[in-house]
Amino acid sequence: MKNTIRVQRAIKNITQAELADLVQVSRQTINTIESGKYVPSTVLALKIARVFDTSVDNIFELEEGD
Amino acid sequence: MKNTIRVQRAIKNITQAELADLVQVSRQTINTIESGKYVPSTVLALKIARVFDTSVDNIFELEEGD
DNA sequence: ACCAAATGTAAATTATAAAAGACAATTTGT
DNA sequence: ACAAATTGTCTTTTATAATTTACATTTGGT
Repeated sequence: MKNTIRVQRAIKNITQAELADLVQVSRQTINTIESGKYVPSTVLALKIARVFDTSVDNIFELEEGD
Repeated sequence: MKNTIRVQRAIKNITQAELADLVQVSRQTINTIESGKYVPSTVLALKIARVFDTSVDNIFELEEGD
């Protein structure tokens, strides 16, 4: 699964640490999700989408292996 | 987090077992997600949404405790 | 170049999603 | 009412998400 968190952060101009704070997880959790190392829960995906005023589907997308 | 999987299944008229088959998980996984006992991964949420030709946000919604 | 902020990564631990199997309870059709 | 299909729930086990701490690397500003 791929995601556009980096782009969304750039648009809102916030750091990984700030995003982590906004959705109440550790900075490392944001970092590893952003770099595709692991898949967040749906609750976390919904919270991230809410921060960026968009949909989960607009941030996360399935790819071949999934 | 709440969801509308039961409704979506009714619309498409498919069983939990059939949905499980379509997204490649066990029937129990669908059952426990549908009854709110646990939160699926974002990959699974995307797959479920795809089965119902809709968005993750249209099926899963945050609530107070989340 | 220098400093500071931001990002990347690694190891260990904890929490929880997901699987499998089995059986109980409920619903649906005839 | 009966039988079959569907759904609910339990236990055990496995896989992986998430936390914490700590440190390395990179990026941006002056």
